[in-house]
Amino acid sequence: MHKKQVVTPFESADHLHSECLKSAISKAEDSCASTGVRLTPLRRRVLELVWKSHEPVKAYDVLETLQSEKKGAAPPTVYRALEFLQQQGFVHKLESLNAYLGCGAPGHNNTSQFLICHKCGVVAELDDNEIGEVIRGKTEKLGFTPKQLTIEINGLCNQCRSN
Amino acid sequence: MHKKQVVTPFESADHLHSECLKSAISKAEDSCASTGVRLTPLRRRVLELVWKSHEPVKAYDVLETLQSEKKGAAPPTVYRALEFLQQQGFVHKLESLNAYLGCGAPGHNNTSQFLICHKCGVVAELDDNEIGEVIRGKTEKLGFTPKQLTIEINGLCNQCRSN
DNA sequence: TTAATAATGTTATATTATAACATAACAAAT
DNA sequence: ATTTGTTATGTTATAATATAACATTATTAA
Repeated sequence: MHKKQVVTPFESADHLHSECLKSAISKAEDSCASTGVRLTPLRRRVLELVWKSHEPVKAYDVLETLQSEKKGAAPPTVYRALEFLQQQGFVHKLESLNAYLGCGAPGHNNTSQFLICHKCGVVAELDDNEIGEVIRGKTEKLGFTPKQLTIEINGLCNQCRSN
Repeated sequence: MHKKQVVTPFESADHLHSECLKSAISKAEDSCASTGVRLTPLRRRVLELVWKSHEPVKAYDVLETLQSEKKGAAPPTVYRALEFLQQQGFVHKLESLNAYLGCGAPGHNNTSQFLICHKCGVVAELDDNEIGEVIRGKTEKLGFTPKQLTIEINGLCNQCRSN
């Protein structure tokens, strides 16, 4: 039996990020086309900036880039686009970091979990159904109707633990 | 079989909050005495203010009260006290609300879950071991070592759903 | 083409949080 | 009881995050 995959699958040597980015944009385009909402140039650009890496991105970093590209961008410019992208499920907000992350599996991620390494800052997205189901089941038994789960797990990734 | 308890057990008619508050302070005192850290008057006062109700409390609301009681309080006054209280496990921070809540079970809550009703604002703290264990197990299998879980479930409480 | 709607621009400000350094209170050891 | 190191608090300033409110422009659909 070989060792389990590291928590940061995207950092593998053969990860071609340009493809990864393209795929994310393409999925967003398809999704918008099919639901009839508009992925405007601005929204698309913000999505690209969030997907610039697999690291969480700050709203004001996105803003800074936008401003450098074309004058007139202001906080609402970014926050509105991010809100839209969240609603569409294209990006997640990490509440414990006040930062945003491209969604790795748009379409089927009602309940994502995020593993955040507090040493190197890497974040992995999990989409474990069991975790979601346990929470759903337990809370519904209490008469609560869950809508939006925020599950963020701070700790040490495999790499950092070994070093 | 009778109906399961509502998500807001503390709002029952016979809830005498003064006792509740006293108990929280008392537990904090005991804990500090046994671990040798100092529950100073300021820290105790901030703890009281967080425990003023079972609702999440904002840092700047605490600050406002402190300022009304005695001049000289500033943001660091509050944030330092809150940080201390969190470290001791006396209060929780709700990341998705940027607000603080008294911990209902100091001592045995490595993994609390919070049910947040987005209609009435009520928050219930759960300490479900299974939820914590599932998350712990799954993430450890991935080579991740969890330290701090943030589990916040936004939705509708029993009351609000029925109304 | 017009009217309605949606998106963006723009200015201002609200909210949340920390940095940095000074002073005071306390604890432990002489 | 005094010094010394440590912890806590005071103080000023500012950083970082986010929204309100209203004006303008672009898009859609009648």
